[in-house]
Parts: sequence; structure tokens; C-alpha cells
Amino acid sequence: MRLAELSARSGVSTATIKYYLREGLLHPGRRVTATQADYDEGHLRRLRLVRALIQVGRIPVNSAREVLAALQDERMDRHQRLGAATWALPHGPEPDEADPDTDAARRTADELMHRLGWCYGRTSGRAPAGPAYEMLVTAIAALSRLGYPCAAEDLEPYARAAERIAVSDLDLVERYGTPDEQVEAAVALTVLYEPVLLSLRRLAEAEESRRRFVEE
Amino acid sequence: MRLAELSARSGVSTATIKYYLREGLLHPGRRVTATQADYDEGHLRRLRLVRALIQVGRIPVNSAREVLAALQDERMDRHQRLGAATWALPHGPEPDEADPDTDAARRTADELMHRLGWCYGRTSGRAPAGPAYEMLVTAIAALSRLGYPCAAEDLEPYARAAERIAVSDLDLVERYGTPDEQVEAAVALTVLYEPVLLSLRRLAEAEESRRRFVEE
DNA sequence: TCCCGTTGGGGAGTGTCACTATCCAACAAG
DNA sequence: CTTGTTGGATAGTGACACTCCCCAACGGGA
Repeated sequence: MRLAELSARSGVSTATIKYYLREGLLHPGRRVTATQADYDEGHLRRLRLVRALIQVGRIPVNSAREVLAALQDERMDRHQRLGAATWALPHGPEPDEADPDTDAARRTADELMHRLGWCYGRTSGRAPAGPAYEMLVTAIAALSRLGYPCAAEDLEPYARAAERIAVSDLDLVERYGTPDEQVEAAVALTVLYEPVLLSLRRLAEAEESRRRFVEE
Repeated sequence: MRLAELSARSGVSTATIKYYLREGLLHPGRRVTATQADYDEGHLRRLRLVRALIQVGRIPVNSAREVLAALQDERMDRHQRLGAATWALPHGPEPDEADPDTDAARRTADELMHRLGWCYGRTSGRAPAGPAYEMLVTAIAALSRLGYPCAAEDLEPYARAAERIAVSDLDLVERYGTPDEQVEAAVALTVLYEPVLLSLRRLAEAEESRRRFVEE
């Protein structure tokens, strides 16, 4: 398959494919002559994944490169690769450590982890905190700065919902045969189910708001 | 309160506050002289909300303006205002209607709405679809293009989790007294709980992955 | 009274990001 | 032989969220 065909079958312009090649998001094709290369189904699949991560998952190109690199790092097992890929995902601004709200937020997050029996945070920290934990702290700090309730007990229902969602996620992942496929599936599902989840939540909120506030 | 004090108490630079004033995200202060204006606690609160929406919620400035406008539109009731604000939230690219995957995705989404008894979509459509619905369709289309399962039955657990989350959300909202406060709370919670939810999901996934894939 | 700092207002500049356009010489297909 | 495509490279684009700088008009302390 040549560049033009890869472009036609993926719906991505040749200019953009060249850009991804330059940025290392896509492996170069097998060189046939000095001015011709051959691409296969693997390139097409990878290209579609890249597009999905960037366009649907709104992941910056640089992060996408790191995520893809983690996916195929032979030195790690399934769990580690998934962790490395998740680690590279975008995660918003770092918490402002000078802010007292951040400190309070960190304590709230720690308490939540403790309640749930998860091994993150300062007190129960078997695992390093990681970007997802920092993201949580930042969000909790912003909420309390605005005066909205987000004590550990307010957050617990959300965490319980997240637990159930994670079980569904991993069930989907385990449908796939090889560990390699599973890791790719896990990352794709982590990223691409985010918009699914957020849109379902917004629809559910509208539904619940109608139920509570509109008399018919 | 003058500009410098507003800046000090919010942690936002005077240049950025001026930018927000220009962009209409913040009401002008009460003019004292030709070169002096007075800001109050309302400005501080609004500024903190704007910052949270933009920095934590990652909402573009233009969308934030629309969201804030919807919040205080006197012509609408609680439910309508919340809907208008949610409507203005960012929602990714429009689905590509030329793509057969989009059509299939739309049918999947419709079936899901039907299973849940929600009044969205083509078949049960009492309400107009809205951006959240389009976001769902785009994400489902991307997933099936990559060959990942997302039939209505695969999505149902996610939707059930979203339902429970929406109930928690509205419970938090109803702690507030006046409808005005409730609407602001609803929007702030919709937006600011998104990173909370996503980070909790990532942590829960790591936890579940460890449970399944790592023998200790 | 003087003066240095601050004010609102406005225009222009900055840096990042994800492309996109253009050019090039080397090929390849009709 | 012509017409078009290829990989490779550089430069340009448009959106975005600030950020900088300039101005004349105040205003509070010495």
C-alpha cells in the first residue's frame, strides 16, 4: 500500500500522515526505492488508533507518542505497560503546593484512598502517586476553593461508580487473546470510553434534572 | 476592592483579569472615576469560577462565556438553564455523517437510550439530541472503527454507572438554597467533577489491573 | 504642590499546537 | 516522454490563551 492509498483508506490527508511519520507516531513504511515506501494493514490500524487518541481522546501529539511507546515496550509486563501508558496521558496542571487548599485536598484524597482500600496516597502509599492522583488533588482543591462540598464521604459514591466502571473496562479487555492486544485494548478503551462516560453522565444529569425539576 | 487586590486574592494576574473583562467573562467593576473601578466579592467568586472552568475543566474561553451567560438567563427555569449551560460545554468534533460507522453508532446510541428509557435519540426523541448525544455517537463510531466492542449491551453498565453518578450530582446540587445557587452549583459540579471522575477511573483501573494481572 | 505608582482601555506580541502548503529531485505508469 | 506520485524538508497558518506595553487620567504620600 502506498501513501495515497493509506490516506484514502484512513481518511487522513497525506500531509498529516507525513507529519505523524516525522513525529514518530507511525513507523516508516518499508522502503522500496529512494522515493517509494510500502505500508501494510498494521500501519492502517496504528494510524486509526493515533487518530482516535488525538481527535476523540483529545490527547496531544507528544503524549500520544509516549503512550504508544509504552504500549510496545518489551521490558514490561501487561500491568506495567498499562501503568506507563496511563502515566503518559494528559492530566491538567500540577497542583499548586503553596496553596493551603491543595494541602487540604491532598488530605481528603488520602482519606478517600484509605476508605476504598486503594494503595495510593501519602498514608497508604505502596505505589507512587502518579498523574491521575495529582489530577484528583487539583480538582478537589478547585472545588473547595469555590466552596463546594467534596469531603471524602461526598466523593465515595463517585469512587464506587469508578470501581464498577473499571471492572467493566477490564472485562472488555480480557476478551482479547494476547497480552499485546490486551494492552492496546486497555489503552484504547481507557481513552475512548472517556467521552462515552462524560456524555452519558451529561445525558443522565439532564434526565435526572428533568425528573426532579420539571413537573409534567 | 481594586484590580490589584482582586488579582492578589484570586491569584490571577491583572493582565489576565483585564483579558477576561475584555472577553466578557467578568462584569466590569463599578466605575469610581475615569481610571478607577471597584470590584466586590461577587467578582472574586465569579473570577474563581471562570478560572476553575478554564483551568480545571479545560473549557475554552468562548464556551465559558456562553456557559456563564446561560447561568444567569432570567428567561429560563432551573432545568432549562442547566440544559443551556451543558449545551455550551465543549463536545469534540461533529460526527462524520458520510461514514457508515457513524450511522451504525447512531443506531447503537438509539438502542441504548431505548433500553435506559431516556428520552433522547431518533426513536424515542422527545428532546432534541444535543451535543452530549453527538459526542456519544462520535466516540462509539471511533471505537467500532478500531474494532472494539461497544454494542448497546456493552455500554449499558457505563450508562448505569452514569445514572448513579447523576443522582449523586443532583443530590449535591439540592443542598443549595436558591435556584440561582443551584444552577451555578450544577454547572460547577458537572464540569469540575469530570476530572475527579476520570482520575478516579484511572486509579480504579490501575487497582483492578493489579488485582487481575499481578500475583503477589 | 509635586510626583510616582496605579488605573482602565486597547493594540500588538508570544508561545504552543496541530496541522497544511510548497518546493524539490527521484522515480513510475501509461 | 509526459504526467503524477514519492519521501524529505522548511516554512506558513489559524486558533487559542494569555502577556506585554503604551497611554492619559487619576490619587495618596512627602
